[in-house]
Amino acid sequence: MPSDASVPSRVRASDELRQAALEQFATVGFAASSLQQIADHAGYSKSSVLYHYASKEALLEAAIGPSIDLLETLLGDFVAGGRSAAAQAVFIERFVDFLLGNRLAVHTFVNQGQSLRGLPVIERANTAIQGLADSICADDASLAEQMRFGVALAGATYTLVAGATFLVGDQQVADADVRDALISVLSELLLTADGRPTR
Amino acid sequence: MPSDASVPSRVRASDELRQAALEQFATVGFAASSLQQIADHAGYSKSSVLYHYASKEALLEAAIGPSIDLLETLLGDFVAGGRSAAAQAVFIERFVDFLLGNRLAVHTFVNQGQSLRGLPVIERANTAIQGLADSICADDASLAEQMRFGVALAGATYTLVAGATFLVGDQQVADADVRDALISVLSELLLTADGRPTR
DNA sequence: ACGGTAATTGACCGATCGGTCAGCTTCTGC
DNA sequence: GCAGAAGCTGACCGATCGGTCAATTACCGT
Repeated sequence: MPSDASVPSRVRASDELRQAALEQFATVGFAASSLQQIADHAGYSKSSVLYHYASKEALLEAAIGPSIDLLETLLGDFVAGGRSAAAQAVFIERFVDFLLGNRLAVHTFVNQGQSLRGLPVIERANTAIQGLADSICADDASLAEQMRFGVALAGATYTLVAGATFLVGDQQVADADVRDALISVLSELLLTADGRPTR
Repeated sequence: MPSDASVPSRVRASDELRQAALEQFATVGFAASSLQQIADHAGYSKSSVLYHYASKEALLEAAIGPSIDLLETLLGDFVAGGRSAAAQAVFIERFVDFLLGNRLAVHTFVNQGQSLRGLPVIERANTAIQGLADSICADDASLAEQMRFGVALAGATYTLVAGATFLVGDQQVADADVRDALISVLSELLLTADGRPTR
């Protein structure tokens, strides 16, 4: 089999279908994405989609599951590493890199996490997000602190994926610049130990 | 006709249907909402929905159109009133009140503004949002400034509507407290004239 | 060359979609 | 009391949904 890394090998159909599905799920939503659209977009037939993935739900699992795994790992490391300001700063960088590398998947399960309640993979995502909130917010956090977390997570996610709508003009922005700007904004929102008054 | 304000009058069917539709659109998405579900939720038949509203799209227009009108008015006043720090602070308060009073509608057209592109009422919403971004961000705003706006708008919206997921515990929080906390966070994000360094 | 497995597809299924229409009830002005 | 408008509904339409299945094609080791 030509699975050598130097040889491009044949692009695997399952990967193409998974990628096409992820794009559809993120842009038009899971419920509004049809297997026919996904198949057309990837250049296959609807039957081929159901050959590689047992169901539409299994396709969602394949599309966003790995990203949820990464998030869980990220969260586990952060919880294990303490909550000092330095640790939080490191976490923010890792979190932003995670967002940048998993924009479509994150957008999918953050944006549709409530409407798709009931799907196991979505429940897993919601649990991870809740854990994220709990680990960043101290238990006795003020409402403003909790609000800061919600604004930061949702805002960063939305800005990355759909944000092109809001950016003045439509020029391409380098990921590295976006990374820096996002880390800056998130640091302002999440680092609460810098003596800034709550209001 | 019993349209006297002192008498509760009969609850208008079209209002019940519009409210049920708005809740469905916001929670499960426009495309994933069926007229049958909306009708069931409001206690009518699907035919009744199509009697009061010519189409599913017309129902969306009725559900979120008025909120878009309010946003356009808000934006127009802000543009006409100058961009001083004081004016921005006033605008933020008005904007938060708008969010609190139109959570479902705002969540609908912000969250689905891209996937529903093509529907006239959604185009109107997207135009208003773009205008909002342009009027808050100076033309020469840095990427971090633009990012701040995106995070603020999307984050505030998401936190208000779906945010119950993230708030520690599930106790009911008074709207007034949410208002104060949200104004505090948005002020930090949007008021750039306080000498806080960009990084 | 050949047998077997993986990959792909069109035909088809019941269910549901948005939408139309005719008919039935309820209310209202006269 | 009665005509007519308004409100409401079930039956029905073509299209599309997610999913099944049998048949066909492409590829493989031997």
